Amino acid sequence: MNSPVKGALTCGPKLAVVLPKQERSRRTREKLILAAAQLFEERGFEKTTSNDIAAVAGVSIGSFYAYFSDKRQVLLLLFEQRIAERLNAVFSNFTEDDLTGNDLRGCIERCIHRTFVNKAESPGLTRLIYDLAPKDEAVGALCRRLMDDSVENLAALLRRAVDLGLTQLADPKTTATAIVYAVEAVARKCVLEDGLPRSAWEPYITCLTEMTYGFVFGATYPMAAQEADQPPASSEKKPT
Amino acid sequence: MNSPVKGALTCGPKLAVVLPKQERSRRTREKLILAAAQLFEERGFEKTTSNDIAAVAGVSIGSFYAYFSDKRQVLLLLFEQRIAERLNAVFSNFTEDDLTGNDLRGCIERCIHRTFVNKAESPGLTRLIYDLAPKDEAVGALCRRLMDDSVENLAALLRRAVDLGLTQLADPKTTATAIVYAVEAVARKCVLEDGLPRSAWEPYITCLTEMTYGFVFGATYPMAAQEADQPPASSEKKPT
Amino acid sequence: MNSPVKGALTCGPKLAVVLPKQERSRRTREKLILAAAQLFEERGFEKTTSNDIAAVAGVSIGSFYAYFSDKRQVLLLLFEQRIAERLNAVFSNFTEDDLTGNDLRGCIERCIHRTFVNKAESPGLTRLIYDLAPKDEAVGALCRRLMDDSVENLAALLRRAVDLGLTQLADPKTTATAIVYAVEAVARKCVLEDGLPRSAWEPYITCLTEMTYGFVFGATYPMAAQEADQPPASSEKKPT
Amino acid sequence: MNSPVKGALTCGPKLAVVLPKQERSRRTREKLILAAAQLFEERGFEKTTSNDIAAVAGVSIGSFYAYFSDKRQVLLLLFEQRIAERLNAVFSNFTEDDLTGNDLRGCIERCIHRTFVNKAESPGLTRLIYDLAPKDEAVGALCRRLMDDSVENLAALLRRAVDLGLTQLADPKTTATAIVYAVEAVARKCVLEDGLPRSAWEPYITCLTEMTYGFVFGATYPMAAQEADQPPASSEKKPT
DNA sequence: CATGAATGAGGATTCATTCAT
DNA sequence: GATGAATGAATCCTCATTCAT
Repeated sequence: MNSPVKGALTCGPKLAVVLPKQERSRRTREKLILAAAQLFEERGFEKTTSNDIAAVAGVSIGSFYAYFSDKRQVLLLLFEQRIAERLNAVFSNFTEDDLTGNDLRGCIERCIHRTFVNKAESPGLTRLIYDLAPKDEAVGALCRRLMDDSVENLAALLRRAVDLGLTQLADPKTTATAIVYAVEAVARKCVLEDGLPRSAWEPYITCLTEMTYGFVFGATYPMAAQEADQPPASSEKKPT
Repeated sequence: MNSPVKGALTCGPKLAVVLPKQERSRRTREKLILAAAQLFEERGFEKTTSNDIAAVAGVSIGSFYAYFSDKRQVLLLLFEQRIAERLNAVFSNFTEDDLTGNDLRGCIERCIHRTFVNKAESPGLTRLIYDLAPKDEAVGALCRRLMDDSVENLAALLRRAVDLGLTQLADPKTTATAIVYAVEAVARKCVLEDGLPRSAWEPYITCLTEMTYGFVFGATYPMAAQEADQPPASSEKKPT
Repeated sequence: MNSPVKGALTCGPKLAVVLPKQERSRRTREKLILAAAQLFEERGFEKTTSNDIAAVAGVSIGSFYAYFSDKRQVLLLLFEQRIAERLNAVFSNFTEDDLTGNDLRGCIERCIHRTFVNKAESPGLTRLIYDLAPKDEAVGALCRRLMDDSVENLAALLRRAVDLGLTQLADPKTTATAIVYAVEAVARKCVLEDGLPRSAWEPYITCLTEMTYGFVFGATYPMAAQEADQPPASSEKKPT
Repeated sequence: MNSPVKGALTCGPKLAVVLPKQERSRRTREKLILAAAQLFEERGFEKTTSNDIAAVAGVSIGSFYAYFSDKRQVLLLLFEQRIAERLNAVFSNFTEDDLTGNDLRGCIERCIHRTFVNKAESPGLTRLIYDLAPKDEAVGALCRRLMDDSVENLAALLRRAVDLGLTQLADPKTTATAIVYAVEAVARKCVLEDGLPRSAWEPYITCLTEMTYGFVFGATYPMAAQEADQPPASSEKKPT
């Protein structure tokens, strides 16, 4: 139990030299995390052994267990480090001001685009998370929290939109759920399953934008592609 | 249309796959498959050992290997037997006649409902499939083909709708993809993740119906619940 | 989990051939137990690995774990098989009839002698038991039960002796405890620690016999060695 | 008389054993020994790691190895420091004068009582010693020498008693062995195994006192408690 | 002197798979 | 065909010990 993780017991009379040991520690830990990320991406969770991780990191297996209790812990760490902020990033840049702005549709489109980008940035890890979520309680919880967060963010926006009279949406929470999961699913399919290049995302993003925007803020005819370029201010379409 | 799903599992000259002719054989095989189904549902794939399957089936481990090359093969078999038809069932009862019928919206709603029911009928196995799809080539292929099939079915319907002048939809394939994945994702969330009872599906199914119907066949206002009951006959919208 | 230990699940249509499989099983198990006994005696518990046991038994490590959950279980088995009956044997052949018989002293002597013999028959294992008793709950419980049994047996005899007016002993239970533990301790010292040959046990056994017999049934003078050789029926010995 | 106990632990030219001269050193060493004592008591020898000891001592594992070659050495040290004097203390306060004094029985009783107290003062460590004695040559040797010492002390007293005509005891050495081991065994059982409080020792101590005193110095009838108070000069007790 | 990160041999345990009966 | 005992490679994890700082 000389784990460098808990250096709380003694560190002697620290003078000027505070970093060197901690520095080496930090690097070893970092090497392990990087190695784990790489291997998890390449082989998946089950097929990566703790020995593999240590080997790829270029440290001993003992060191691995000095820093982590097991490979699951590393995964959780990676998850929190890399994925969480990305998923949360989607709606974080969608403020209430956007609701009344002129480029509401563009805003939505950027959110959706961001979701696609997220997946593309670490496809293996993202895949991994979805693999493990049903099996691992902690991973599942994180996953669920992230989705719930997204839903909640969107629901808040929709409620605001209702208050502002921008939409007559009956059930913001359910609508938010549907939208978030729809966007998520399509993004996953395009980026992770089909491995589409960014250039090929366009039609999907447009379609999702249309579908959600239309549903929430008033219908636009399901229009031909060239028509889709028109300004979203299609309120005059329902002059009844 | 969904024919390519079957016959996919011929794994070369594996003796084990030959269907046994004798009655006793058939029963042994059946017992093994049932046991595997049960255990996969209960414990997941990795945590089910071939020995467990044989034990629960009440036969020897030797017999297991007489019938199957390994547990993965049993899973693929199960997948074929149980899941394929269900997923395919969604669009199989949605014929071209429905497009011109009066209850188009009801039809869509039933399709979506069917997707939810599918998940509820064997949650463990469904979950399993999604777990393994990213890791196992064959499972992934089956999974993908099923989704592709659904998408293709819907896309065909949408194209027909375009031909009939019912919609001006620009890109039926992309739209079909978005809809199928959206419905799938929300169904999974409600049924598998949240474990909602059937009575709680209603708002989600309604929301998805509205969103997709509206997107494809012309906008309905994002209306309050009671308004949603109104007939979908928004024909006056396309009087042009 | 194809452990041969639990053959309960299936055994097929057993005809005349019931033994062959079970026979092989039995032999493997026996080989493992023997190997374990040997190694435990030679090296002690901690320094014997399950792999060692399997290797010495000439079977695979997998087989070891098919029959036992771990090496501790083997030890407990050995303990019960070999030690229990021996310790219990000490007082089992000391019946109430002996109390009124002429050779009460001889009887006691034989009991004490039996305790020495027990230790000599499997010194390594006996030693082992005493090693592990303080550390392993189950071993400790067995150990305690055996001693308690011995004490209880002796206490019952003493109470009977009191009833018969053979002694005025005040506290049979405490006396029984003292005697049993005393005999046990001296036997252990002579046989296990000093490794005395049987020929050298004599003085210790005589001394213990005198001490306990004298204490319980009336004092005999602590006599000189040559006197001790005389027939034990000796109350009339000190008519001085 | 008990001098050979000390000085036994010089383990060749081990640098680690050199007593450090500097104050800081001495304290570090002391902290390590205390920590080891605590952990050995709490967890036993095998389950205490050298890292644990260093951690609890609040020093680095490196320091541990600077002072001791391994944890076994610490144990031997502890044994010397704490146990040796206690065991030896039993007979140290039993001088030849007591033999002719009036309170011979009380003297014996105090010796026996002291043995019980010894066990109670560091039960964990005492237990530990008995655990390790059979496995560790050095521990075993120390253990044996302590017991031998006690036996030798008592034997010397008995021989003196014979010389003084107080007893006709034939074999003082064997008798001493029996007594010492008997007292030791009962003390261990009461204090370590059963964890009896001091108040519950009484009957055992009385019983042992009676048994040994009676055996050596002439029989007393196995009497009821109140009779036990009578003077031990009792040859005329069996005037039958 | 003290530190504590790093090491890696070694032990426990699992489970897919084979094969003699 | 069926059986189930046997196999052993592979994995996880611990801990005594070293050594560069």
